[in-house]
Amino acid sequence: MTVQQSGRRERKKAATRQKIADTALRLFLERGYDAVGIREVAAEADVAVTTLFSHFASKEALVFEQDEDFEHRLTRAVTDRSPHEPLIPALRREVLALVRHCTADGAAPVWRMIEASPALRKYDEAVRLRHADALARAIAADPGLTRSETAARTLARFVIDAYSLSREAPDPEAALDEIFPMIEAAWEAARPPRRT
Amino acid sequence: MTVQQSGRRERKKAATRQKIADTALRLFLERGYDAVGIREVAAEADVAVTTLFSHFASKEALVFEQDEDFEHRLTRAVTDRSPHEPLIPALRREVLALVRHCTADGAAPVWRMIEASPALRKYDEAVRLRHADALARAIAADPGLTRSETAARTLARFVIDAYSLSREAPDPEAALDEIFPMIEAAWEAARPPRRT
DNA sequence: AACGTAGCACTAACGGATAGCTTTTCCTAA
DNA sequence: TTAGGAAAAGCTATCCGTTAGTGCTACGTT
Repeated sequence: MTVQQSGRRERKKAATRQKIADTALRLFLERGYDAVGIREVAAEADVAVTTLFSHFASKEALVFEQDEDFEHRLTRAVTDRSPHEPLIPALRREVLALVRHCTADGAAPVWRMIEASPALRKYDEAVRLRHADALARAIAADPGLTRSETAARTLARFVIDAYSLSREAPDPEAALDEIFPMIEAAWEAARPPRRT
Repeated sequence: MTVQQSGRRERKKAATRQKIADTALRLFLERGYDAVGIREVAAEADVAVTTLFSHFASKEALVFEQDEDFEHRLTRAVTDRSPHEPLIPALRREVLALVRHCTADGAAPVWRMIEASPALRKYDEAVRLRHADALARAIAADPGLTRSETAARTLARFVIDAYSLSREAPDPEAALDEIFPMIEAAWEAARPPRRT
């Protein structure tokens, strides 16, 4: 059994991973995602191609490196909210925070790059669908809610749509102000039919 | 200027395309999508690989060949409805028809294959997003509707979600019965704020 | 000090997709 | 009828993302 690693190996591994991610992002922003090949990234980061793929599952994953906690934050907005806080406002707060995070000045060039590449957009969509599934499970598991499982899945999709649509909108926060009342109404309309 | 083609060329081209599509679908269903390579499809259809790719933009497109009018049907449900018919029921009717079409006995093995392959699922997602965009444009262009453009885009996403969610549900039609009242409520909540 | 293994490198290949160029097939106009 | 033009299909060679197989090296453990 592997017990405790006292550090040097882990640090070296993390450093390699970081160097790859940094190099990749730099090259992608400099010359465009599609114009830079994997072999080039690996060479510039001074690692073998196989090493690169042992740290990142795909070329796209190099770009989406940081947004790992995204899913966790959304589900926690459901599960960790205070006992009688209504669901929708809690979700709205979290989506707003995520949108702000994506549209912040630092992240803007990255998102422009993502929207410019079909491959990256596709990847982003797939990620969002995974998030919608996780969110649906969190909502369905909430004991205080009496909606059906279909309603839970639907709400989750709608919330992810809100995130995606507002990120693309010219005024993201205004878009959220418009979409979330629609979601609220939809959730109200899914009143307790029968138990799941 | 090319004038009128009297037919032989067009027919031969269509025949080639059809032969490729048929061969591909047959091989994919027989042995699995991932187990059959492009070179093999081309060989079995007795065409060159480059010819195959001049008819279909990608391997995935071989599978989604027939669902081209999908988008057209959805937008027509909006634009061609009778003058004062409300929007949501018209969309619901069309989505129901599409879901029935996908879950019909003939199409079932194809959809099982699609859900079994990550590449095909991803492609399907991308196709749905395109459809949502087209639907959003059709809704926004309707002169009788006074909602904002954000509301139109949101409705379009929700409708596509309804299609997608109900296709995956154990009882697709029951799922639609549950989701569309939610959509109706959301659309009602997007009351005329200001003109677009 | 010796062993086990995690991390990384190297080569070689696979499968999807494309660029460049030639050949075939069909349409049309002289 | 035939010559010219162009669309369709073919061939070759290659790029690109990704993976398998195989070692070697450096680290952590005993």
